[in-house]
Amino acid sequence: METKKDSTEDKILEAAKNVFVTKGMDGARMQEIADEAGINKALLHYYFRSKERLFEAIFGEIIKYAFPKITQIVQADGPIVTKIEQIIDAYIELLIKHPFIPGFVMKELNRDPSGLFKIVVKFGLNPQAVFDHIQLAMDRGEIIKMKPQHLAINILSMCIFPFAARPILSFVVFKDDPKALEAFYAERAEVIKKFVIDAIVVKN
Amino acid sequence: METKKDSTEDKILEAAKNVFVTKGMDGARMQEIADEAGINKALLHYYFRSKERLFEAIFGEIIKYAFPKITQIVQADGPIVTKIEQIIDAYIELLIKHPFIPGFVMKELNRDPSGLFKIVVKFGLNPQAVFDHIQLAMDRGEIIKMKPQHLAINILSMCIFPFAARPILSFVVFKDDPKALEAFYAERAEVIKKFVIDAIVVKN
DNA sequence: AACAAATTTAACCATCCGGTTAAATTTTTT
DNA sequence: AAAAAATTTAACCGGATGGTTAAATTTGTT
Repeated sequence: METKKDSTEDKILEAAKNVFVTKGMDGARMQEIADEAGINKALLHYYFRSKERLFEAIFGEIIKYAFPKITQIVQADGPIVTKIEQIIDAYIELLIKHPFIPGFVMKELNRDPSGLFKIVVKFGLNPQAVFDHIQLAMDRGEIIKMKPQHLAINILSMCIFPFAARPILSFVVFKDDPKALEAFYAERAEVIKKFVIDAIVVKN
Repeated sequence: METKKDSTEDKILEAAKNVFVTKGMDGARMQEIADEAGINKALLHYYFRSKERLFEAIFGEIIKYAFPKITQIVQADGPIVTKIEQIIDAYIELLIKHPFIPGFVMKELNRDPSGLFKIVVKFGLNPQAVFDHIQLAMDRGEIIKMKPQHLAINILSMCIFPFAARPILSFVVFKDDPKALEAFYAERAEVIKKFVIDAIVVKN
């Protein structure tokens, strides 16, 4: 299961990620992290002084993936439809690799939203630039008109929600059939792309 | 703020709902619930023997709203497009009234998915019936063909996700402007209905 | 007034948990 | 071999927390 270098620090980070992601900051136990890392609690504190520091290390690592470089894709040249397809592809690929991110990020940002400001600054998030680009494409008649925020949220919703609600999908929709669930996720990118394009490309 | 009968039990349930919904099962404190209900801890345990029982009472209450009667709407007569519009309207209306539900349900079901089975049984959830109805409408040529699961998840995603990710929307997209956020939510039903219909109604 | 139920007060218990400490042991480095 | 670093062991501390208890007080009912 371990792909990284097998150093103790990496073992701790890997174990902490697993525990924090499933239990959350409140539910996670330092003892459990130590157990899962195959070490003892004393050594765990020897590497990461406190639970908070360890959590921040994990959270920072994960948050990198949660807000990918949408801005870069949008601000490149080319038709907006192509860019939307690229964003959907990039997002779904990312989420299939790290399916736990949405649930974790939403849980922790709901618990303590104060870190959001830091994140926005650190990653230079500027959604307005994205919205402006979408608006221009609408003005050029590339796609039908609507508030850019709604279009952006529609796309992100269809990408992210099925992963955030994984337990419900898994049990209610796919009756505990992991293969069916994985197949569903694998189809998502194509489905969402077609769905969005059918919804926004100007008909004649 | 209190609309219910002002009995102590109702005060407790109201307070517990607020605390559990924001802090989750792990983060909630019995003392805080007692304080918010304007009583003391002893009386809190006098009414609800344990934290677990109190939580289950709240969870059961909330879960009623989380899985509304989609089946009823879908299985009625009439064109599928009309039913989809009704479902979107019903869902958005519900979520505007109870915007905390998605985050709470997703958090707790991720923490402990074991209760899902009970819920499915208790509410007689049968998504397959919904999928079958969608499939029939596709076969009749009412809407374009795709896997019914994808269509259903697309719709639910666009309805639910913006509420589950409320902190992110609020801060990142709407720069802490509550009015803009509320306006956005108020527009959702119309936007999603148009978006979905444009995406699935057969063009010629 | 008398009784029962609801509520408060305040102390207490057991447990969990994050964190610390010091000494012993093992591993790695020099 | 010697020194340094990593790791273990095991005990401990202090605070938070869920839960209990018993007695006193208030409120509501008959």
